Amino acid sequence: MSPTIKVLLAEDQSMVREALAALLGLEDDIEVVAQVARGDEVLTAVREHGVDVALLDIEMPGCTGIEAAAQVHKVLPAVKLVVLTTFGRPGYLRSAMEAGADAFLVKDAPAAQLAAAVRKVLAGERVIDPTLAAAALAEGANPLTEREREVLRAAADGSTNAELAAALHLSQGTVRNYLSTAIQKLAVRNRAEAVRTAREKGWL
Amino acid sequence: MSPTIKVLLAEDQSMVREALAALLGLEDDIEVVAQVARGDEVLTAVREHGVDVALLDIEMPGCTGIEAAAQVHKVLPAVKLVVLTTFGRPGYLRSAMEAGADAFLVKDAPAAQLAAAVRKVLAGERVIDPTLAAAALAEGANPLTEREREVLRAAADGSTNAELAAALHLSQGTVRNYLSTAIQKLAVRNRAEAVRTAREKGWL
DNA sequence: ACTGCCGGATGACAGATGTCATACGGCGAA
DNA sequence: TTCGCCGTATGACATCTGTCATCCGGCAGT
Repeated sequence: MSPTIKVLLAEDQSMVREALAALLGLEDDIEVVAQVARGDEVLTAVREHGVDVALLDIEMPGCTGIEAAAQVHKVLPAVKLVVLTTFGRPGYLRSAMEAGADAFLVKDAPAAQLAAAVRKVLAGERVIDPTLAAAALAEGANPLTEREREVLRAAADGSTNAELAAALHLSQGTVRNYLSTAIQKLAVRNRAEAVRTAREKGWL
Repeated sequence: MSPTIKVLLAEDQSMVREALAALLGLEDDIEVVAQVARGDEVLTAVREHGVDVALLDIEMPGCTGIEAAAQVHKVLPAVKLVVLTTFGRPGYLRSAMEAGADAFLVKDAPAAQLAAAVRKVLAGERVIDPTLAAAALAEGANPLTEREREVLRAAADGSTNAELAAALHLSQGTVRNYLSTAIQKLAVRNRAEAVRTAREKGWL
């Protein structure tokens, strides 16, 4: 029989992470050789443990699972990458794919798909929910410019224009211009809705 | 040896739910006899399976884990209730306790605490993170009135005053008044921040 | 009976926000 | 090279939001 598949688990909530480890531990051909709770610890852990497949949550402190995926893909392209997330946002799927991910799973999929995905990516397959893929393709690319995203991100907590201007070293008028164009591109009526829909689409 | 502890798991994300089941399945004295993905299925499942301990996530469709806890506590007070949540919001802890919960765990606690909590509540103990308990007591009770909460909740998605007024059958001025008092009670500067901090404290 | 609080409302006002026209320098594509 | 887009900025304008004073009816405590 072939040697076991070495898996790294990156997920910030320990209880979930260890539970997933228990789940994968039930599989004979899979071994969880490393667990990390932060995105910025992924690369070194992958290196140290000779990982075959990295399972990456998106929302993590340090850096996102998508950024971690990009780092790993760049220096160790042979390592297979499975992105695992709570939110099936089309924009997330798109960025995950651009970062070199081999699979994209949402956490409300059946647990059996996790081990299945690990085996499939190792066999060279890609695993993507067809519905989500369709949604990602249907909605097109992120229409926001980098600067617009930054301003929107900064505005998300309810900061005022003056605070945004100070924080981003811009004039207050410029901040309003960016928010205005973002609002128009997203076809919404104010900054709060803009933040909301940008988040929802994974564009933020 | 005593019979195994019968546990119900309520959590909407299947992957997490099944992973937690796998984790608890490793314990000899614990048996997961039921799994549900919605809050409003908890009560009947508890009844049907003669559950000893119910593990309830807060964020669920149907109704929240806290509401489900209240229902179970009312009709089957002998069933022990463990509330499990992603967010350690003091207000959540408070409402969970008021709903009759015996334990309150956050998902970024170590996985070992889950089984430990199950055993402890069955032994009549209560399990609460001391830091969180302190925070819950320190910040006092929710200062918002029911109506203020409603308006704030409705305003969370970026709706304008006119829309809020229409949705809640209020005059536009009244909506503004409620938002204004909420903003003052929360000591913030606009509705977006008010929504944010109310959420954070679990007051929404 | 009186006081206070809640839900609900109005009007006036100041300040924040969103829109629009316009401008300039840089940079990449045609 | 010219066109278009991005980043940045200004000023003017209309509308939205937040505050405040004030009012009413109802209901719970004292």
